[in-house]
Amino acid sequence: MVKKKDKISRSFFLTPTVLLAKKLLGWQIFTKINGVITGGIIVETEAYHGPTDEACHCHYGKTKRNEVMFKEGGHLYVYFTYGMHYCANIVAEKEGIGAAVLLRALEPTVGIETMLRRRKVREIKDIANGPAKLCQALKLTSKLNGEDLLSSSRVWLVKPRRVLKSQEIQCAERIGISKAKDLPWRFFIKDNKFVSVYPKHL
DNA sequence: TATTGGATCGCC
DNA sequence: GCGATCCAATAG
Repeated sequence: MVKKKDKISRSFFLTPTVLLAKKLLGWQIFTKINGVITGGIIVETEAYHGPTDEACHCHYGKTKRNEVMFKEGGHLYVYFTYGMHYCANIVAEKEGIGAAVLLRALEPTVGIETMLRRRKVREIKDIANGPAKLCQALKLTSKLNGEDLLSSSRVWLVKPRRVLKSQEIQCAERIGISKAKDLPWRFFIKDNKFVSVYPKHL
């Protein structure tokens, strides 16, 4: 399934979080749940960097919930929120730094029928245009919290077919946070119709 | 042990 | 615009 040339090295994730958030655009993420593979192209991300970012779950240190964010880059951090939703992040930077990239939207590519059913929607653009929708489509739950994307058979990444040009990436302020609103740490692929929301000022 | 509010979504 | 719905974090 995963071709050898598509294998990722650990060092890919050991970069500054904001840079990783940009580098992940265009990569594909897949899950295999009960033998069913679903996934798509990452088109929107947000960076959360504990040491410098008040909006990050681990800005005030390690807790039971956020401990995965302190692992070495390349692990999966899934948390439960609003009493009903999951959100998925890819851990960044070296072990001991609490930082991760939130996956906000996918362009669906594999298992589209399954994802439409899981999401109870009819349109492909409604499958994963938001962080909790993405998790529902791929069945990313707390069962997958802490998985290593380099070795897991349940969740993994695949390299882009084509590297994005820098002018294809746009940045904006992050969505849904109350602290550190001024940091422009949301990144998305320009003109991609699977992005969750476009900023009004662009 | 009690309280509070959240990296959201979908319907009104 | 607002309610759903519940857990983690914090305060007491």
